[in-house]
Parts: sequence; structure tokens; C-alpha cells
Amino acid sequence: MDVKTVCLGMLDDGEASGYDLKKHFESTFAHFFAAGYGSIYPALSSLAEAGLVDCEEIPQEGKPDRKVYRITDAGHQHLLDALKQPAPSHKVRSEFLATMCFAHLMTPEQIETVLESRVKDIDRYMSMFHEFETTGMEEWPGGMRFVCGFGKAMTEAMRKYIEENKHMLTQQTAASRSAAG
Amino acid sequence: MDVKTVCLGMLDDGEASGYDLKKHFESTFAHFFAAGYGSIYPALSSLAEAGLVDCEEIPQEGKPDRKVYRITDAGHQHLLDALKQPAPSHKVRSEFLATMCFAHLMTPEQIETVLESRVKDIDRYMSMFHEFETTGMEEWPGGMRFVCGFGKAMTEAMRKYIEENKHMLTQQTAASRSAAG
DNA sequence: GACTTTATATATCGGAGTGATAGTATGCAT
DNA sequence: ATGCATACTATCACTCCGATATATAAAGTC
Repeated sequence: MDVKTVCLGMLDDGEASGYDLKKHFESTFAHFFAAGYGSIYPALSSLAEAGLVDCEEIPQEGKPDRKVYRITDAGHQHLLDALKQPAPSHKVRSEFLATMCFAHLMTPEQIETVLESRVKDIDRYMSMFHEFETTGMEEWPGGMRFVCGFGKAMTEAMRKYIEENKHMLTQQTAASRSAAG
Repeated sequence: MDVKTVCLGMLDDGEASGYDLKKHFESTFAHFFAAGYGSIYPALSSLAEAGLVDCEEIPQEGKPDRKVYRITDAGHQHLLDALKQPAPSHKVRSEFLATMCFAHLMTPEQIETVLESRVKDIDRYMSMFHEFETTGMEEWPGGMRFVCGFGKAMTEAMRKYIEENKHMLTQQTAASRSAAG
């Protein structure tokens, strides 16, 4: 399940341009599968070349031509095949946790700053989830609701853990020890 | 905070070879910062070239020479600077959730298989965390304890969410509807 | 005794993805 | 009038991932 396949899945729901897909990646998919133009445009080109999507160029004045992609029958079949993968991965890449591993080399102020930025990020996600819930999430397919609920549950658990355990980081670091003599 | 910096941080705790670091990445760092030889060896070469680590080649019979890396003063200073980054990221890349977004295109059996493999993965992580706890985690620096507790809390929350919400996925999919007529 | 797996140790390479940058136009605010 | 957001495309250098290659010994298994 790479960017190509996710794009294909999004297009299975209706035609769209690369720009449209990017907005999708930034909203409902943001918390578990980010992708930028650098992956989306090459993905769409490659899908078109493989005949899994059709591309219609819609000329526009002033702006660049809008390229609208539509999934083909072969594309739909390819998607169905891709969904047969029995053990899809779930990976975390956290510079935050990597940094916290070395908390004993940081000052309490540095640690506090990092935690604050993490909590801000968490709050951004929480308001995003809240917005989903208040803008017709009930009509989404079950899978999408499951996925967003998953993100919300994880984000809440993260905030709770940080609040309840940050004392482990700020108490008695190497920096505070040397500062205190 | 890239692989290079994490290697530097590990070496701040004592000299090690690329092979040693890999084992570290596979145990305590596995749940939030995976790295393979394809990232570790180039990282070490680059750190050595920049003078942030020293390399001592220890000849061995039969096996390839063991290259032991040791952090330099410049390297330690570089690490301290890297830890000043105020907003380190925390990213999830989940083919699992991406797949679940398209649950309406899957059979209940396919969905069940995917969930089972995820739960197995969760159990592997849980027994890993359990092993950490029973093998002298109390002596670890606060940061490492925080990070492992974080992983455990997230993993537990994940299992709980899946158990309580998987019904959202298996009920009434497109496949089950058409199978039922 | 032969066979496979596991552990020790290095390293490279193709392909995938990231983040920054670039170009070009409209419209809206300050 | 200058900057900023929105709409739309696209590329490029770099980093990272996963698989693969190479070589040997110990330990388990059939």
C-alpha cells in the first residue's frame, strides 16, 4: 500500500486532480498517511501510464491546465487486488520520542518547550477530529469512521500519557544536576 | 533528528559497531524509530567523515573487521545542538489504516485477516515492553523510561480501540451486501 | 553425518518518499 | 502597492527502506 495505491483508492470514490488529492491527504488522511506533491504527481503519472487511471486535461485561462484523473476498470481491479495484502504495516517515526530518549542531555526548559509543541500538535489534531465529527461524518463509510475514531483515540491517549508522565523527564536531568551543583 | 543524529546519541552512551547499533534499533527503538543497515552504515561513514565519531578497525579472523565507533567532543557538542530543535515531529505511516479506509471494498474475511495480523503485531510489542520492564528498566534514564511507557500506553490504547470498534468494519460492507443479494 | 537456522559482521543498490523550490494567475485584505 | 492566500502544475536533491550479497562459526535438528 504505497502512495500510488492510496491515490487509486481515493479516485475510486470519484474523479479528482492532483491538487484535490493533496487536500484529501491533508485532511482525513493527515494523521496516518501524509503525502506531498513530490509523491502525488509522480504517482498519478505512473498510474496513468499503467492504464489504471485516465487523464483528462481541462484547459483553463491563466492557470495551468487542470488534469482530472478517473479510475479505469483495470484500476479498480488493481485496487481490489492490493487490498488483499493480509498484513499491512503500521509504523511510527518519532523524532519527538528520539529526542526524549536523550532528555538527560537537555535542560528542563528545552524539555518543556518540546512538550509544549507536542501538545499544540495534539490540540490541532483534536480540533481536526472534532470538525470531522460535526460535518457529517455519520454518512461516511464505516471504514473511514473507524480510521478517524482510531486517530482520535490515539491522540487522546497520547495527551493523557504526556500529562501523567512528563515528571519522569523534568526531574533530575544531567543538566539540572550540574546546574544545582 | 535523522538516523545520523540518533546513531550519534546511541554512541554518546558508549562505543559500538554498526551491528551493535542495529540491535539497539531493533529493541528499545523499534516502536518509534526503525532503521536498517541501509541507513546505519552510510550514517556512520558520514559521521566519521565529519569528525563527529572516531572509527577503530579491529581485525577478526574469519569474520569481517569489526569497526568500533566512538563519539568525539565535536560529536557530543553536535548532539547537544541537535537536541535544541524545539518541535521534533511525531509521524504515523499506516498502511493498516489506509487499507481500513477501503473496508467497503473488502470481504469480511479479508478484514478479519488484517485485524488479526495487527493484533499479533500488538502482542509482539506488548511482550517486548514486558521484557523491558522485567530486565532492569528501573536503572534506565528517565527519558528512556518515558519513551517505553509511551509506546506501551499507545499499544494498549490501540488494542482497546480495535477490540471495541471493529464492528464498524465488519458490518454491512459492499462485498457482504452483494453476497447477501 | 548432513542440513538448516541463528548469530556475527560488513556493505551496496534500486526505488520510494520528503521537503523545498519554482512558475503563473486571480483575488482579497491592509 | 504590497503581501498573502488560493488554485494548479511540476521537478530535484537528498534521505531512507528493504532486499540482497558475502563470509564464517556455532548450535540445533532430522
